[in-house]
Amino acid sequence: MALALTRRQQEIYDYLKEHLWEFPHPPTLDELCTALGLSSKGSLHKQIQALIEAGLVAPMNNRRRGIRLAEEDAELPDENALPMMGYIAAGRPIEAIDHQETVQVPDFLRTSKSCYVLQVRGGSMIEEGIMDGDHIVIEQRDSARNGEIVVALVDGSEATLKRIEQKQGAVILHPANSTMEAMTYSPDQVQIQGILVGQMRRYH
Amino acid sequence: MALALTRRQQEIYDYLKEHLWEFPHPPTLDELCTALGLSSKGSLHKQIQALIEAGLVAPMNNRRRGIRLAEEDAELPDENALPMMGYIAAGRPIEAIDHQETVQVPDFLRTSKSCYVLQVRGGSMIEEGIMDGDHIVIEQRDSARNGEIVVALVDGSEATLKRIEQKQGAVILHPANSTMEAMTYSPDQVQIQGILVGQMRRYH
DNA sequence: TACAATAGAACAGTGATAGAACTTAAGGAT
DNA sequence: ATCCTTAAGTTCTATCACTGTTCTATTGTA
Repeated sequence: MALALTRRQQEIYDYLKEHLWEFPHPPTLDELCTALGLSSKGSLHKQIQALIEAGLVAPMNNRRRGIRLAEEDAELPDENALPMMGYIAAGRPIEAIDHQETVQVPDFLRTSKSCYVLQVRGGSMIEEGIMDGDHIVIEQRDSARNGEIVVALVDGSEATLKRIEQKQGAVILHPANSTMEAMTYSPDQVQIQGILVGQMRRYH
Repeated sequence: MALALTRRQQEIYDYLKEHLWEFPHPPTLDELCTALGLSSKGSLHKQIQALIEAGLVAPMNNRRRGIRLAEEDAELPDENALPMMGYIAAGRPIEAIDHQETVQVPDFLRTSKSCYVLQVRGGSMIEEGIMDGDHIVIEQRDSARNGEIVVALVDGSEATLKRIEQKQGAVILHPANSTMEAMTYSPDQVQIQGILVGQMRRYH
């Protein structure tokens, strides 16, 4: 696999990364040759083939104008990182962050399902041991079992992190902070966005 | 194997460690010669060969521009894992586990110093948001600043996780659970084993 | 004296290129 | 539909400059 590139291969790859988008169609080997100052497409083909074997260029099996860069999903700068979606504070919508960010999450703090990370604002869950500033790991889901702690959207605008209790025709959200009271809603007022599966806090 | 390096070999190895990354491509022997002030690539080759036999440089079998430092990244399994040392419960010694175990810890929950992981038993820190079963990350240290949460060994036998306050001739350990009281000790009764830098909890 | 370090020449293998021949794919023309 | 033409991708060999390798001789040093 990850063979070391020769100097020329690196040059050609750099050129492709920088100029490939400029071609209206993916270029032919001949066009690339003139662009690179070569006069033999056979030579260029050999170099391209090396890049394909290195996984940097998508293989083009006899297809015309088939030179494309390989999708670089192979980049794994952080193996187990989850997206940091924003901040959650009781009574307000989730405050999304614009710039994409990720947070490292150990395997045992997440599930095999799709998960994401929020940061807690305020102390509405302080008696559950979830404090201002904590990072919480949420499994994306639209339903919950009684007793689970859920990220719920109430009336389409207020996000909360609370323990859920679902009865016939009613949904009760229990805060863990004794200075706040449980609230009862009708099921169509409450939209579950995920359930709490992990929590992290730093002290330094 | 570990042959003793001559002075010149050590010099060359040090130079490679420091400057090899500066070359856009691995350098040729001639380039290295001018960089090192030599005029014969044959001489340099002999030195490099010695470094290869010492296992410090990756062998380059006739390959061009093949000079690379030997990779010694044998730590693939669990890049960021810390040792799980055992269980801590207020009032008892730390209960070590016999079989070696590790826990994944994200970078931002640890420090650059030596760290390890304990699991909490009991609720002595419940008002600090540290609950029964939580994993805590400890930085190994034998002193602390006031206000930090420390793993302390009292009278050589009782381990606790408490907020520390150090005065003239006295050490006060504050539990965060209001049903328990702060205790005052003399400094030689209290041995600091580390300070709390991170905490993790799973809900599933 | 023995060993390390260097210079320099001669040798050998690699990497890059050109060029030609071959194969495949696409699109008309019959 | 079948065949043909053409453009483009593929394979092959030969060549050449560059670079790693080997060897010997020389110098300096403990």
